Amino acid sequence: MSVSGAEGGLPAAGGRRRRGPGMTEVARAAGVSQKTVSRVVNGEPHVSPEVRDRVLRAIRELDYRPNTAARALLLGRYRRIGVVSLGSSLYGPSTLLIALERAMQRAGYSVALASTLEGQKVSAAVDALLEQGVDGIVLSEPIDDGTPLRLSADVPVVSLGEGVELTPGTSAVVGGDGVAAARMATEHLLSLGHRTVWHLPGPQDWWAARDRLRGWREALTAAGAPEPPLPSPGDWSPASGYAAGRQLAELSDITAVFAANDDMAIGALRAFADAGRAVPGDVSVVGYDDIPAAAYLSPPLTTVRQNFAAVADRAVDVLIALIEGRPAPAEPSGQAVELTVRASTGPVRDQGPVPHPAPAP
Amino acid sequence: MSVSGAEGGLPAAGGRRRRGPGMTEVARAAGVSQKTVSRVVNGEPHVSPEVRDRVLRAIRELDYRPNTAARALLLGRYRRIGVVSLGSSLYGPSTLLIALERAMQRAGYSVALASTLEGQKVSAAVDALLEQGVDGIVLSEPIDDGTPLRLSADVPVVSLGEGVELTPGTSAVVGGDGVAAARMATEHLLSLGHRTVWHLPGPQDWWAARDRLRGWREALTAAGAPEPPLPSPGDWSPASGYAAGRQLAELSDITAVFAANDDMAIGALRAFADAGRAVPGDVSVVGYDDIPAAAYLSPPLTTVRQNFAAVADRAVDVLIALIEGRPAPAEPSGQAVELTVRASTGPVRDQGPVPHPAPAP
DNA sequence: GTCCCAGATGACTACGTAGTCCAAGATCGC
DNA sequence: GCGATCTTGGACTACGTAGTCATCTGGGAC
Repeated sequence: MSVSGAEGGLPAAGGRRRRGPGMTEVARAAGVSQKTVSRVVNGEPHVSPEVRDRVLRAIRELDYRPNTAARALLLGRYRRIGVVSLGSSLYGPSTLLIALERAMQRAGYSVALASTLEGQKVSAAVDALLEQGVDGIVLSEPIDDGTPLRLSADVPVVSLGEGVELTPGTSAVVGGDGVAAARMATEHLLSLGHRTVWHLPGPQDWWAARDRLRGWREALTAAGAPEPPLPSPGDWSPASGYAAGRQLAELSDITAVFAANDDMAIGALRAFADAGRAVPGDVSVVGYDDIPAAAYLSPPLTTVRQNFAAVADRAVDVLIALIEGRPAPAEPSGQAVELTVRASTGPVRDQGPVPHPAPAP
Repeated sequence: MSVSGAEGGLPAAGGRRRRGPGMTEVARAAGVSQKTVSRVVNGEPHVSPEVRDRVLRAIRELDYRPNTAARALLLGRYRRIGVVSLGSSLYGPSTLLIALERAMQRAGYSVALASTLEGQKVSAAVDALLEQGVDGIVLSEPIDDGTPLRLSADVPVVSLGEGVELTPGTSAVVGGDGVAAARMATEHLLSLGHRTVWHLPGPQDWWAARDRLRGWREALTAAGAPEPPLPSPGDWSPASGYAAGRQLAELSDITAVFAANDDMAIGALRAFADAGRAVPGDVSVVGYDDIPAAAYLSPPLTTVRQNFAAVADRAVDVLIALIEGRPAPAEPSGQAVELTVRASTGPVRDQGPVPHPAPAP
């Protein structure tokens, strides 16, 4: 072997790895030059069918795999996209991550994953990705600590939220339709005759939570409904939904609640049940996400479903266009969001004041 | 610039990317050789503090980032681990993925993600990872289509299940304690006085589902309880749990059910409610996963919680030991699994025959 | 028959890094 | 004061790939 140097004097552990064959070895086996192997591998023209066959056979026999590190070094491109995730296993983020991975794989890019560990900034995850070598970055569930995040990556960046300030020309924001979805959920409740709708907000450092709050507010304003005070924001968990639900259940005039996500809605359902308020008899509840369990809760939950696949596809389209210097594709038309009405919402029963705590005359 | 060739004649799109500075440029700026920069970057000894400072300053000024492609090409190692996931957003798999990412990041490895698209084999995902360049692979939620998966990767592989046949010497199976957990859940129900326990199995091509089935069976056998027939296996979804629950609700002598996961348990809860069987009055139900919502369901769900972080940490420990040629670390002691008893399980009410469908004489 | 052109193939090189080996200066022992 | 050892830094090279350009062959036009 010509590569015996790599085998001989080096320690097995921590040293250089045994490598597979390279184009040179394939070339020798096929009796052609390394460059011709390169042509075959990359499907370039000007290779006679006979030579091509010989090379392909040698590739198969040697179990040759192209070395992406060498290719990346030469071309300066990695065919890899980095995804910054929050490292949570919440339904929305993980569904989105899966959808992003699928879209990137379809586009011929591989995926590098970096999560922001607790307390760590997004920029640390971005740095880790840049150091590892990526052609572009998707900020999957951006959060911010008040000030907008300022990134100076030398690759295109697509953010799925708005709390990010990016260098112009190489970046883009691709949002789902969170505001519209929240508006839709609120309007549904108003259309059932509820005088107004209360909101269980999510963590306000999440872009998604702010969007839902905004959509709720917009719908109330548009309908001329009064805006009730907000309970303290939750953290997407059922526990936080329960806590907020307990607060709300104390109030007598509540008939409709829009929770920031399904998990918080589940907590609120439990809180209302514990307080003796029937859902949907006394209070209607709407969630957000349409988790698989939503249809099987007691009562089945009215909720809003986002089209994560569509959001992911568009984000990847835009990012790859930026990477490859093509113009960004046109905004696809069509709502990516949909309300599923189930048994947790219903018309207002009556306008009698306090339903349970004291069965008024 | 000496690299002007890369700037000049090449097309901007699809061609070579503009690159950051290399060690050579840093060296020129600091007035040392490229090798000395390499020494500073890698923390090697034999560099005077003064030179080190000069180099570090140049690095900061030029915003130098080491090129991992070049390093990987030279060393044959990538400091990257591939994770094969199933591309589902189920609670277990996504929690595990997050935990794996955290563990790898902590160990100084970056993460390449590949999911098996629908209908695609695991080996395709493995090939994609190998082609991209990884030092090792974790099979996160291995499934198999009957025959054990036979992989011929030239890197170490750690599988989190058993349905995989691996080349010896460079691979390992690191299981959670799924069997023990299922046994624990079943024993809990038996200890409440239930004559036997029915099981809602998960998809049997998943290793995790087979483990739970096995643990359930072992507990019944050990207790001398009869083994009831199995409903058709579900797919982890609440819908499939509902379907199986409807089947079981027809039967008169059911008092205890162990579902393969919490989502299926949620479906079963709904099915029993629809059939007029009270939980836990008539039927006790145990789930698996302890999803955040479990404590807030109606009724709150007794369930089993796996320690995903522990499983992930151990998998990464073992894999990195294999990669670096160190002996695998000792098996950590301690149960990674825990039963949380809530209101969905209770003692048998009585042994009277059919509670609801027909109040037999 | 000569010329020319297109297709087919290969030699050479750069990409950025770290291992190897060598050179020059510094420090020490005697 | 001189060789021996240590410290510090640099020159050179390989890693596997694809771009550039040169070479060679064969066939058709004239």
